Amino acid sequence: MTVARPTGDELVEMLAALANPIRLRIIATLAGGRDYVSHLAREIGISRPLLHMHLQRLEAAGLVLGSLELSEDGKAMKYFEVTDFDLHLTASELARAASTLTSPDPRKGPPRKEQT
Amino acid sequence: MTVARPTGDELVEMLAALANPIRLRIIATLAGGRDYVSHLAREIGISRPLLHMHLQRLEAAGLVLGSLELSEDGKAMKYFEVTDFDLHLTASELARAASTLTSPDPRKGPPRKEQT
DNA sequence: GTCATGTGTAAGAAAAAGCTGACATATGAA
DNA sequence: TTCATATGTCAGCTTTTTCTTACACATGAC
Repeated sequence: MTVARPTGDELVEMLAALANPIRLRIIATLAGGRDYVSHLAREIGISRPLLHMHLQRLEAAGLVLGSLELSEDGKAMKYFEVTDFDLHLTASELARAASTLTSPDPRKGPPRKEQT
Repeated sequence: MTVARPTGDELVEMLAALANPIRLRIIATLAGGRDYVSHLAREIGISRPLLHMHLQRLEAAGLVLGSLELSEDGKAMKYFEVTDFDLHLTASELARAASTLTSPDPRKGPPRKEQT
């Protein structure tokens, strides 16, 4: 698998990327075979710039992979495909990932003051 | 397991709930044993209202469960614990989930017009 | 050249999420 | 009563995310 035990930060990025209906549809569509941006946009029914943004998000998380290719008639086509990620989410697995989080651990910052 | 094959909507909600460092820490902490709100807030190092919001989000997604109990000295304590969720995320599993999404399928709305 | 296709990107509006501070209620103990 | 604990919730600010519109460039076909 591409990433079986991501760090806490990687995991958050992957989960955030997947937690969106449109991006879920993109993954679902690409799971049926690779496709290029403009066609995929028509397929899913969203604007190309919007799809572009979502693909960026998915690629940054390592869930899809894009490759620029030249078609026979010389046009630049960017094909995307899903990577073979495999995430197993349980409480203990999340606890393991959380231990590697680099995000600001509030206990190390200035003390919280709660109204008494 | 609590929810092994959630619908697309449920999955999006669960993923969104998990895609946050603080909520990941909450899950991790609760994975070590149940705890009540005020103590958990001190443990993690965030304000109680903020924790309250995050717990709401997690509980709505079915990832934690809260139960109001009375301590020996009569105080109302809300204890939270993690549910035994088990999510398996692969492209094909996501494709299955995506097929049950109820969110606006753009292809059924008014046609997109892209600059030609 | 013009048209249709493909690509990328930037600006700004609109919507959602995140967070704080303050308020409210309740209990037992001193 | 006053203090310290517990709970819940609301208003409003800040930040992030989402989305559209508009621009840019390139290619082959006509």
